[in-house]
Amino acid sequence: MVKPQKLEAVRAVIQRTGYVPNLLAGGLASKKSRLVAAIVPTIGNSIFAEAIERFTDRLGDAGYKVMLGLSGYPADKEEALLEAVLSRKPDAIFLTGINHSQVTRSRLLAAKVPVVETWDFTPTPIDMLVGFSNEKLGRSVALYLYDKGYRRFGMVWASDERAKVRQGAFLAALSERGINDVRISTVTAPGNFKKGRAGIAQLLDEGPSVEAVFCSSDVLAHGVMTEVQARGMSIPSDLAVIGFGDLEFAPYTFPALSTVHIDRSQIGLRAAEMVLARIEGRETEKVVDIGFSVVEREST
Amino acid sequence: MVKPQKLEAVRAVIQRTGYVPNLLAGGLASKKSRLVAAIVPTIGNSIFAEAIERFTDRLGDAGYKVMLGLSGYPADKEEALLEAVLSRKPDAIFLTGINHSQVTRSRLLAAKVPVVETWDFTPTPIDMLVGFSNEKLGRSVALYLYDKGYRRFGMVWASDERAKVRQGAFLAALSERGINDVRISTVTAPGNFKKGRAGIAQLLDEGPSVEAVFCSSDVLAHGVMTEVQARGMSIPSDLAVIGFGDLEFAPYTFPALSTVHIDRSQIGLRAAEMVLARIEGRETEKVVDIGFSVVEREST
DNA sequence: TTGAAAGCGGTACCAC
DNA sequence: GTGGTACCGCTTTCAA
Repeated sequence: MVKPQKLEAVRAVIQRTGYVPNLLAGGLASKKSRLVAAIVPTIGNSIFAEAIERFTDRLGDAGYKVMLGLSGYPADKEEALLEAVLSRKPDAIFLTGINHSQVTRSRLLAAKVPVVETWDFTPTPIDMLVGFSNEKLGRSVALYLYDKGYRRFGMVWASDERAKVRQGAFLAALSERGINDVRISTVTAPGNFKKGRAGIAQLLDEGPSVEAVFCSSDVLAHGVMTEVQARGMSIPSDLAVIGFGDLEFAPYTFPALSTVHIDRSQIGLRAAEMVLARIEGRETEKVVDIGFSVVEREST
Repeated sequence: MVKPQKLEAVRAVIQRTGYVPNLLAGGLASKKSRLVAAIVPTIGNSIFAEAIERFTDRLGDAGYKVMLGLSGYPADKEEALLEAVLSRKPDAIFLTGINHSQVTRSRLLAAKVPVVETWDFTPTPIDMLVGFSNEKLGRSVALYLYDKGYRRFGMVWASDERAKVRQGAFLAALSERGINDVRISTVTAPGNFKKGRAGIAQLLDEGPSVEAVFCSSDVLAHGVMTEVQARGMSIPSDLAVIGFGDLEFAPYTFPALSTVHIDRSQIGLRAAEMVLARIEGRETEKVVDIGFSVVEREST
């Protein structure tokens, strides 16, 4: 609402002086920091990295920057992180998982800041949610393997908060079918190639033979398959392996690796859209289940 | 400098009211935002993710949060990102690479903000630098392979800014030894497993045989080796493969994959230390070469 | 359409 | 030690 000439003059001065608006001051005055916080256990794992990348991209296009918070495995630093994050007055917060301490929940509620929880599912999130049911997922894998005729199961498992839920559901579903002797090799999170090799080695060395192994992630599954092949066993005839998370090249290196596919980009993107809608006062769904799908790869 | 009782009373009120200091206001007043920006092409690639993770961790311990900026491949969004970043008055900036536009350089200088450039080397950075010489690296790989007796070379290459330098140096070193017919399969960055398979397939299908292939990254090398094995060739006798970046499990899956190892954690950590020193007014080196090492893996 | 003035929630400095 | 006050650089509101 200014005259074109004046606008032009202002533009010129901005150019000449190299003026950059101070968004800290702007944020203080307007109570909109244009900063969004994202808290994930790690970005070293491409499963989170991809979601964060989409989230950051989408929000960046809308003029927001994301502050990164790494909560670690286990997420013991979440509470401290949250304090540091809240004091920067973010316009929204991206959280990993749905298991947050009571302190965290009430702080979040008190701050009245839009929150998206991710990577898991509950009908009653703190605020909003985009994810999938780890519970359902665990059961689905159990049924999938059971229906294929397998009866002797093993797990190579790196147990973070959400993997624990998948594990519980997997075991419960099998238990309902009379199977209670699942052999479990637990490794520390995050899982990696070496731990996968070591984990399955342990299962293979001690005790009765296992027909099918469920791995908490595809990097872990990758290690498992390498070890299995190194022992001259073939997959899936000697041992069936199913992973989680769809590590891009794993199925090529090991054509027999089944996996559970999650659209991780979708998590970041939907989360960004929901957050933007809330910030801008638009209507938005509060809970989105992006689901999962079991990808079968039995032969080359 | 207050009486213990008063301090206690204040603490109590803070607890009761749930007071969280507003760092936006604090930043405005003190001209210290306690925000540090990190600009990388992507975090999907674990090579950057790991550095950023360490950087974020170390700075987090010191009370700083990092704002993430994804510049993409090619880094065409860097300039726009910088503007968005600068307006948040970061206390320091982490940059990927040393090739920045003149506008970027002068904006950075004008902002008088500490800057660390990374993943490459120059004796004359904008401000500070921690990385390694992509130039030296390319030459080293050329000599390494040449000295082992190889004469017919191929490259499967995803060319980002820095990979281009490695490539140039590799070719120059070979050229000095009379080798000018290096066969190159270029793929779009970032490299991945599929592109590696496709890239080597192209080299293998058309034209004379290649003895040794240099890949711009280990994911790419991973794809290359899978394709080579799928063709029934053996490594390294039929084809030697050398990658870059030390993808954790690649050497296990393919024991014959040589690679160039970079300590990426070190980049994040050193960058954080340098930045902190500068912010706190302490002395610090301005240029750190973390080097690289060729890791030979010829047999299982 | 433009200009002036009052904050936003801290920090920094100064006098008491 | 303690309390008061002048900003920091914007947004917002209101009057002209």
